[in-house]
Amino acid sequence: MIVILLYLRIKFFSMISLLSNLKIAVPDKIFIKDPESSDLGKRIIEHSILLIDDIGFDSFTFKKLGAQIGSNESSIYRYFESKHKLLLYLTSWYWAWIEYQMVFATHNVADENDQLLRAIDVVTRTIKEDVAFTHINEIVLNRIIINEYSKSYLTKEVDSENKEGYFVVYKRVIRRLSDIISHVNPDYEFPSSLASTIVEGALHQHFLKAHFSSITDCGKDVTPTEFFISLTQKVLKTTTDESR
Amino acid sequence: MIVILLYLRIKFFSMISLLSNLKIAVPDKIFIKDPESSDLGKRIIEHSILLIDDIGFDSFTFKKLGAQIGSNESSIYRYFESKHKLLLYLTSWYWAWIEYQMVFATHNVADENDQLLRAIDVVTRTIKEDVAFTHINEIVLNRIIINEYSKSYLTKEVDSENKEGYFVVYKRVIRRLSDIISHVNPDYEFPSSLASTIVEGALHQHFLKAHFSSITDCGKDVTPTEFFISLTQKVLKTTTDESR
DNA sequence: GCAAAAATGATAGTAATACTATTATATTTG
DNA sequence: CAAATATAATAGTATTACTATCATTTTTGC
Repeated sequence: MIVILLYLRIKFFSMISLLSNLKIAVPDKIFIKDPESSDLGKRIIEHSILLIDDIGFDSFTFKKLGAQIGSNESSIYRYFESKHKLLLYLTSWYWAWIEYQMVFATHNVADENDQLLRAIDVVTRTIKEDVAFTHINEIVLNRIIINEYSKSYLTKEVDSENKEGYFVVYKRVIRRLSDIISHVNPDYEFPSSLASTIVEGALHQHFLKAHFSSITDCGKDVTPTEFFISLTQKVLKTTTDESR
Repeated sequence: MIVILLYLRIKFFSMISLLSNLKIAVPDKIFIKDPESSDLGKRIIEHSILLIDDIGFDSFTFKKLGAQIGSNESSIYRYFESKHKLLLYLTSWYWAWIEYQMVFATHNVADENDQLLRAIDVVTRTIKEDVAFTHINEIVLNRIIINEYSKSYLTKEVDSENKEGYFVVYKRVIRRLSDIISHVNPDYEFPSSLASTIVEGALHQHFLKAHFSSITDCGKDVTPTEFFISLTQKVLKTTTDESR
């Protein structure tokens, strides 16, 4: 019965509804208490996204967040041991959501280059619609990723945190893209570097578009998606006269 | 007389000595008092580089720096109004130094593609030799750029600081590279995005190499330089059957 | 329906940060 | 050598990033 209902919802409401039934999996060492497990937890996530977007991660504090949600600083500390861990949670959630879309978008697509185009689209596009079935506003979260993601790994603790598995989701997204690249052109020598360059580069181009428009071609007419699709197609095109 | 001496030094000691005669120009709104103008100033720069590399920018404070150089916190504040401004100083200095090398490396090179290869080499290579004529250790500074550069612009104040001219040097480096790209292939549609992707992407690949080796091909055998040269050559190669 | 457990809230406290301000002491320079 | 300038020392402030404790509310298991 549940299975049938689920199936119908998938058919009828497509991905948007599917997501409301699935739980995005975040490595559980990141939090002390799962924010998805309570109302307060969900409010913490919902409003931390809005507040970080508003004042920036550097100015964001648990005290300010507490004020926003009418809760206490000390209660937030029962979910996350630091604001850095909260950022790791948000970014992991984001990449898990991207991963899900990538799998969904490429599934059952026969042509491998077509798969690649769809995968690149998923990781480079601007999020324009809030799924709105959850407490997480993906449009705003996407902005946070553009503006703050680097700060989650540009720390002295990267290596130990990496060992703890805090970046697995991100790495998995890149490896999936890398695998698709290798399928399209098995002779290409740098699939992982190309994949990581696309993912990181797309965030960067979005940032430049908003703040340093003179050093990007992305803007009104050109999207990061177009730029990276063009680039990837050219890089992977096997020319017969592959000189030296 | 001075002119003749300078000329001789250039001829005799080449770039290393040239740099010891030239002063790298940093936008002067970044500092309160020019650190190049005094002994204390130079010690601030020299040891801030070492200390940031050692403990990371996030843990770095003027108090700790003062302790290292046997000086007082309050004296450092007379040179820079905040540690953020000091980071802007270091990064501007770095990009000015890179710009200088780029101009030097491409000057008088007849073949335009050769110019491009040299320019890419300058912005993507690992710095392996300290020029050692100044108080600035370029090897260590390069590591700081890899680990901390993004933090200089991923702030809520980017737009106002950009207006103040704090990022001009960086943007000029990218524009120079973009211009060279356009000369090699005037029909290529995204020279600025390609240039910014190479510069930022190279820093990222260096970072991945050190901390997330599973999502890059760069490592022992492959350098970011090789990856980006290969990529750029493929992207700019004009194929006659440019389909659609 | 109630007791125990769990969750949340309120308050206080700490060491460190990112500064500003003031005054004292060197050092430079005209 | 006096005046100006640079540096050092000290103190103070508001905020941050927490930890700890205790009180209150909510949930749950029987």
